[in-house]
Amino acid sequence: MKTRDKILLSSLDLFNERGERNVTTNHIAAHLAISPGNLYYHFRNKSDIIYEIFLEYEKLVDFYLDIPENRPITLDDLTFYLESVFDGLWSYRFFHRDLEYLLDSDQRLRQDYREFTNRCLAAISRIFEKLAEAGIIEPQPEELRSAMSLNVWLVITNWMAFLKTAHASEASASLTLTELKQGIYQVLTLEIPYLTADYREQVMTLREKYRPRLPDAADASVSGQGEPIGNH
Amino acid sequence: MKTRDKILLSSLDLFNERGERNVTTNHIAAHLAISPGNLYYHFRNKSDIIYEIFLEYEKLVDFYLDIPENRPITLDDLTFYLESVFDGLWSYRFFHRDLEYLLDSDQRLRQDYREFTNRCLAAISRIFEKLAEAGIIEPQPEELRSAMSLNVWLVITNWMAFLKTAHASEASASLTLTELKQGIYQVLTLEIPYLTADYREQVMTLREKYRPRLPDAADASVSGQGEPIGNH
DNA sequence: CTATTATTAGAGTATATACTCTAGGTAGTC
DNA sequence: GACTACCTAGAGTATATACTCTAATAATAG
Repeated sequence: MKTRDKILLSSLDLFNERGERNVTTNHIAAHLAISPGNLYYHFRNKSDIIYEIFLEYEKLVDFYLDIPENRPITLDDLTFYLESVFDGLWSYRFFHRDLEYLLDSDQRLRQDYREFTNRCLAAISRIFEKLAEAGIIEPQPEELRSAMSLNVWLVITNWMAFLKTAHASEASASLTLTELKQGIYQVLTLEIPYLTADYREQVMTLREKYRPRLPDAADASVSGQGEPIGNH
Repeated sequence: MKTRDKILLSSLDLFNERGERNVTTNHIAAHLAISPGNLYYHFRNKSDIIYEIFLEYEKLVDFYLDIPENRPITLDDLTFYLESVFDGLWSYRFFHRDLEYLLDSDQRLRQDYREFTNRCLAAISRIFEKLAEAGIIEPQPEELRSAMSLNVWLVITNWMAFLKTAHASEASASLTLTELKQGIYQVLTLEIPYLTADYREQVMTLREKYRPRLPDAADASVSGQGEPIGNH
């Protein structure tokens, strides 16, 4: 693998594990056993590394949120969207953690992220629309749909932070896949009241799969449920 | 005013304006025209300053979210809760911005914040319960109520970040009170499907007051709506 | 007035951080 | 073998940051 790609990979790993703020360019170089000079040969600065990682993230999510226009949507599609989005969130989790700082330090990133957000919101809204077309949820006026989409976005992008901050011990190490996917439970909670009678049962069953095992999701004093996926 | 209090006030101001990460103890001292030594006479370290500011924040929100148990709840109460919470969010907005880092650097804070979150979630849930008792929303099973409360919390705590990141230009300067309070619109959106026929009209009217003037809340390319409250 | 305590100034320090510079290697091409 | 373009090492630097230390000054108590 090319040094340039190794730098991107290592950076992502370290950022995710320790947070971008706690990872210096020297750390990255040391972790790869290359010199700082080498790193700076491939990237002008730290921002450029982050920006390229964002482009990957963007590409991934855009790929997953490509809504087919030539056929109706199914519950399986919905499951796929949700699973994919949360997987993406996990793989690039450092990003949302320090989002505001990152956008303040890089105007390119700010602009791109803004457009990215708008595309995601549009995709979520489109999914709602197609779910209604498929008779899974009741159709809603455009205005309500976009407010709902925004709420879905807020829940999704804040879920990881909630988990990490609700934990008693330090964050990343004790996070489990089970917990992560409980975000899907929260998103489906938003849709409950809009489900059609025909599909209510099915969606509730799907939702049940992601239900937190603990009575209170915020109470993480008992940990160790599910497979830990902190460090690899 | 005592130097100690001045330090807390200035720190909060600077943190809110520039982000905790961009504010050093030397900045704080310089801003107050006192020496670093003086600052460190009053606080052992930066974490201690942040911790004390958090205690204020906590106290404020706990005060506002004190749900009266001896009388039914009204729509005015709901409005008050929402307005207060968003005001608090604004006054201490630096906190949620760097939350994960702050909790990683201070175990006391992590523990306290965790309990704070749980109290807030309980309060939100209690509000739902009392809204149902007052006949404003339909009663919901305990489990759905707590999932809904969590969603409300996620929407509230992520709203500010969304606004700042959805903005094309730099964050704080162009944020407006109008925009901030649109978070209430989003929260009320969550409650729409549960409203009783008796109160639907009233709540929808309330919600309408906080409606974004722009068609898409994420599109902030046209700015300058409402009164700017960035710098004072 | 004196002794003690609380407060403040301000120079200073150890460490970290993002990044630079120079010199040298390596790989491919003619 | 020589030329060139690419890649790498590693010492080094300017700046920042959290925090310390000493000495001096105010405030207070007896």
